[in-house]
Amino acid sequence: MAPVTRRTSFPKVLIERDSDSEQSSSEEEEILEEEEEEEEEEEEEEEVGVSTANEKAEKLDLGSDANRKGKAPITISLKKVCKVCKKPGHEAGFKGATYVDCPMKPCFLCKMPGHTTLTCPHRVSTEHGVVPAPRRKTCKPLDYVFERQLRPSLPSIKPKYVIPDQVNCAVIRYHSRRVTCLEFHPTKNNILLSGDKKGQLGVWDFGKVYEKVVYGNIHSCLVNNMRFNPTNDCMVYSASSDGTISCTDLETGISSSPMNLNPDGWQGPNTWKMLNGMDINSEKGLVLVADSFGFLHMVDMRSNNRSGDAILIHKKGKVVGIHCNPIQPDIFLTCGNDHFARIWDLRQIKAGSSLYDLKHKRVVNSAYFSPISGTKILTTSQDNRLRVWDSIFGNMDSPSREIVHSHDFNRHLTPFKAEWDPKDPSESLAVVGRYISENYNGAALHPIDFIDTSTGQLVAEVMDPNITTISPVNKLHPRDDILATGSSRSLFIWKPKEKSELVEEKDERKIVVCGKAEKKRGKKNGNISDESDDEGFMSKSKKSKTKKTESKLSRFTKDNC
DNA sequence: ATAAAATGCGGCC
DNA sequence: TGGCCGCCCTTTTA
Repeated sequence: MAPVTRRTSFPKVLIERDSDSEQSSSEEEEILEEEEEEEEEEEEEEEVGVSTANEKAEKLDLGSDANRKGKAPITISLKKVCKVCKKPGHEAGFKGATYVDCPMKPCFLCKMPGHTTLTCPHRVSTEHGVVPAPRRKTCKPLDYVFERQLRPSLPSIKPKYVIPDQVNCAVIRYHSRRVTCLEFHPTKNNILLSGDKKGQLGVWDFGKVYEKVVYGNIHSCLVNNMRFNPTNDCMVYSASSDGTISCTDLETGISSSPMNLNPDGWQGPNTWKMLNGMDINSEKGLVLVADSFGFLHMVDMRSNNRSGDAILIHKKGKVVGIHCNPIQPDIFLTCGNDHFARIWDLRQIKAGSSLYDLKHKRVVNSAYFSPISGTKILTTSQDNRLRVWDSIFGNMDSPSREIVHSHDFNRHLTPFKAEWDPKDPSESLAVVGRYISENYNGAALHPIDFIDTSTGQLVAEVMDPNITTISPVNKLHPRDDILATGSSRSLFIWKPKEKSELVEEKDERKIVVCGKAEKKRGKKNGNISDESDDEGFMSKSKKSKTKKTESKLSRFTKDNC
């Protein structure tokens, strides 16, 4: 096709420049001026009107003198411009390891106008970050009877939390794509399961560090959730964006697919179903799973076949999470893209039969009952808030607390999910990765936060100079004081610093734990993608003790990557 | 070193 | 309502 020539006359183009001569900008401007002169005759350029200061000069068309009359001039600004709001006079972005917000936008952290993240009252939420909500008791007598049966005796004095704060060992490049989910083995203390974006399932014996197995042919894309069969420790169910549930025997690696929602393969994005949330109702022997079109499906674990029909539980697309109540598994909690978390009763379920609908401002990444009594609810929403409902027998109209916390969803990350500490008898400690970074002696690091959900207080920030990536996937061990983290393609196991190590303070690699250890410079710019660290590392104290293990680890990861 | 890509969701029409 | 555009603290690979 012949090139289209512009027939209409061109308006005058004004070039706007920074008056203050900055060192860095002068070079760029000189180049622009030269090229403007060379290209005066070009006419077919279409993009003049949308040019911004960042565009290259060859896209500029100044037009000819004859065409200028009668048109409003187009102003092209060559001033330095904010990459967020496109306005001059300020710039957003990293200044060293500190990110400076655009002042024209609402606070990146709490989403309120009038200040930026740097001055946000919720930036360090040790005292703030709690938005109180009314707490009314609206129970009927029957509810109280029910409540007495369910509510355990929660200790009145809160136990001291034990925060795993030191990387004990890690396997770098364990997965070839980012980690999407983690699950501890229900009985074997040193076994961690991990799923990734590629569909691979890893089984890692972190007690032996180098012992891992990767199953690569169970799913074809994202593993979103894994659950052990409660009656058989060997069998793991996994839900994937490939639309299948797999049931895998961890000893043999043999897996079956009790559910496949895309039996006809790829027919385009409008029909492709993905499975996200999954949980197991152990009383009924059912796997509950929900798809990306808002439907709940069930699999009978005894026959490994579908059970019942699909039921619409969330309207606008994806259901992100499902959690069965630990005390009464027929009661379950779902959350989804429709900005709701919903409570259901499996015994009387149909579309629209939810017992409660918990409204959020944006997508709800996760919703969990508290792990012991199942009477509290903790949700993570993309509006940068954790929400806590103190009792499912209380007022469910609004959360008991909203805790501002940076876990804003970036589409390239696995969604953040705040997870209860299953060992905390007071059911208040939760762990969640943080999105925005903190300037840690010159390095921008993203801590993993421990939050007391009963107060909103930030109990600890856990980070390591070697971990520069964001850690959206975290899980606390059901019995031991261990934290497992999935960060980009890496897995980490954190354990509490031993007493002897605390006294010696020899380790260069300081973990920042609020109120416990001071911030100290570690290895400068230590980065997990540095060549020397590519094959995995162990914490320094451990390294010196176990040279043999480390070399095994190196060989192991080399062979497999 | 720099660029592109992989991608989910909100907002806008 | 649906389709399309655009995106603020990524991470990796070319």
